[in-house]
Amino acid sequence: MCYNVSMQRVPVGERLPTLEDVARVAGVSRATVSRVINGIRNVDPQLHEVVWDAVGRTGYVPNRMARSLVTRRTGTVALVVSDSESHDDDPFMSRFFADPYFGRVVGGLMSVLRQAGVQLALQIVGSDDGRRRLVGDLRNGQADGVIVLSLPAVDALPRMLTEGGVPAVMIGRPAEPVPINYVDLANETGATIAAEHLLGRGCRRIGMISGPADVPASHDRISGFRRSTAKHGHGWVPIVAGNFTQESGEAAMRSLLAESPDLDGVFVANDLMAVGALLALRDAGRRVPEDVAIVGFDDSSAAVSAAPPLTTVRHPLEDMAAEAARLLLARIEDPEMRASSVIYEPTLVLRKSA
Amino acid sequence: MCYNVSMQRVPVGERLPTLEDVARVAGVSRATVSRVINGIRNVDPQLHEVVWDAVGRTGYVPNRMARSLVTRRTGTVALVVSDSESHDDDPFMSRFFADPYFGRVVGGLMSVLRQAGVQLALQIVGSDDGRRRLVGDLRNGQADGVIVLSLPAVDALPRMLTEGGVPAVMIGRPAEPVPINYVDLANETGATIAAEHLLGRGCRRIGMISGPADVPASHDRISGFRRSTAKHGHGWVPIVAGNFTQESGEAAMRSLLAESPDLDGVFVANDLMAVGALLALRDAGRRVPEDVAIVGFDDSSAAVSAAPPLTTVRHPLEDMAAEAARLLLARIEDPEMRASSVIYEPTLVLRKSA
DNA sequence: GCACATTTGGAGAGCGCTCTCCGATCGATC
DNA sequence: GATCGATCGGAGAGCGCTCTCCAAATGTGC
Repeated sequence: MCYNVSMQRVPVGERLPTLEDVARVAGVSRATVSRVINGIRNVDPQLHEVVWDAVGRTGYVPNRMARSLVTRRTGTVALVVSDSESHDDDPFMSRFFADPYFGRVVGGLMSVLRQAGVQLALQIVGSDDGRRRLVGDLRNGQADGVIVLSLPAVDALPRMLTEGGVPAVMIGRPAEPVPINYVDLANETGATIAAEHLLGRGCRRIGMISGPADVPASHDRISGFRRSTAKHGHGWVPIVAGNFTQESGEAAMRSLLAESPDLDGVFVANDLMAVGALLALRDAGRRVPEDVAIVGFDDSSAAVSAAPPLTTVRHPLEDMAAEAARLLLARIEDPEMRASSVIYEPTLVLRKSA
Repeated sequence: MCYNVSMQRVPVGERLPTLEDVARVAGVSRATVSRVINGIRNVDPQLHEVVWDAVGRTGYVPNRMARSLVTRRTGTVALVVSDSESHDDDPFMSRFFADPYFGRVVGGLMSVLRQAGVQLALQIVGSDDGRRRLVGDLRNGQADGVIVLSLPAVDALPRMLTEGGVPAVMIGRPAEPVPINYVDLANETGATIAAEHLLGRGCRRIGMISGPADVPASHDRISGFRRSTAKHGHGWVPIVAGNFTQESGEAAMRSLLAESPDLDGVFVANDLMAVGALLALRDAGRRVPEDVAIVGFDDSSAAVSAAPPLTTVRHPLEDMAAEAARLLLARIEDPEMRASSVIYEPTLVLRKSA
């Protein structure tokens, strides 16, 4: 094997070149090099060149840590996954990461952060002690701001963050009103769209597979569905709760079927559960959409690959995450910015299942 | 709304308490507080208590930045996604993040890092300039080490990292031999298992949908498949390449079908493409597995929810990522550690598609 | 009681950077 | 040519922490 020395540095022992070294090579002071590198004030163009040349020759790279220490800026944003009780090897967390939800959020976030030259640091907090430590670190400038994915129904983190003065944006509204920035989807509207589509195509006996009733998004989808079915004269509709996993959707579909065998339409609160429901329906010998129509929620990749492909409520998660990142960046830039929220409108994506 | 002051600090203006402040409150020197907090040397138990008390009263949280500056340790590991030519709003990246692959890796990584109190920072590099900057930052102690997900077939990053002396572990072997730690799957074996299963269940005309031939994992799966079919007397087998997305799998299946209409078994190099293949097969009126048997690769969530559920080669990605994290942590602890690699053996998961 | 080894706490020098002064330099103006 | 204002570069003080000295305090053996 052949190793060509691709990096021809001017190594000073194991020490990396510092501003001081560059200054010496360029024959100027540390301050001048700093000014050139940060593009501050007009430095004599000639010196400017000399300095950059010295930077190139020494292979200098600014030390972020040292810089952050004085500027109080890290160029890092934390993505916090706040969970109520997740312990070290909790399988829940790994399930969460494998869920397309997480990846879509990261993708949306990165599309904006990358351009801004900001890096994303992943943090999980599972206990109140962890939350406290996190807020402490954050106030200390561990990151310039945070994007919060709050899983528990009621979570002290959003409040702790605002009280600590940490720039933060939530994806999904907080369960209790807290003056915090957030980006959310009009979940009620989404559920309404789904219900009306089901009713519109002639379903007479409809039900719903919901998520856990205490998380805000889930709650809103339930109430939106209830309200709109009631409006159309369906006094009572069967609702069974799952926990957003495929297996739970399958189980929920079974109990729904047992409860109301004459079911002809189901709104499922996310695509993953809808895929599970499809499986249960096939087992029960019902055709989709002929016997039972299914409307999912999210428009995740699972919706396209399902058999039949799912008609679903589109949740523009990437766009929302990108907006959250923009909001956070703006807030970091302007500490006076007032808490604001952006609500996205869902749309129905028609495929085969309803 | 009611805001109860949940954090009763002793605020010194906007300044957060520093070691100095704690020292003053405790009536000792800065050094002593530092020693107590870091548990170094035996400090008089009585002072010990006084110091912790002062820490509590002031609400002191150590400033990581300042600490890192002197210790050269950050408590951060970077997850680098090295891409050849990804630009700012490249849709490819968002597709990559939404792929279960990414989430599984993150989940596996976090399961180990979390316990170690290490945070994960996400980095994307798309250009050689970006790579250079990254290595520079890394050498400067921006992170203690890196986990590399190298997408391009031939990538200078692994070598740059080893030459720069940055602790690094790759997930998936490097395309060219570089003395770097890595964790990989025995891809050839996986392909062999798939081929033999197909042959074993009586398939006579088998083909393959592969990934891009220049990425190592993909290459190995192709050669494993070729070798084992040849061994069983199939001199030539049709292989069409996709790019690991569902759509590409669908397209590949169509051309495979056009090329060899009498096909009765296909090995698909990942589950996502296999789901696409299933769609194409259904369109073509072929039953799976009766007319055409399908074996996927990965055992991702897509395999379970596919119709029919995929028989697939299990890729224990979470375990591999966790192992990579452990390896990295060990390497960070012991800089003398020699580059080593861990190869996982794939297994076949039997479901309905073959 | 004294010489000695052994703890234990404090002073202070940095880690690598930014940024505020301030003095030096320069060109323009009368 | 002297004076003023503007501009530009350097010195040096920190940012908050760790860690190496050292001095003081304590304990040990004869």
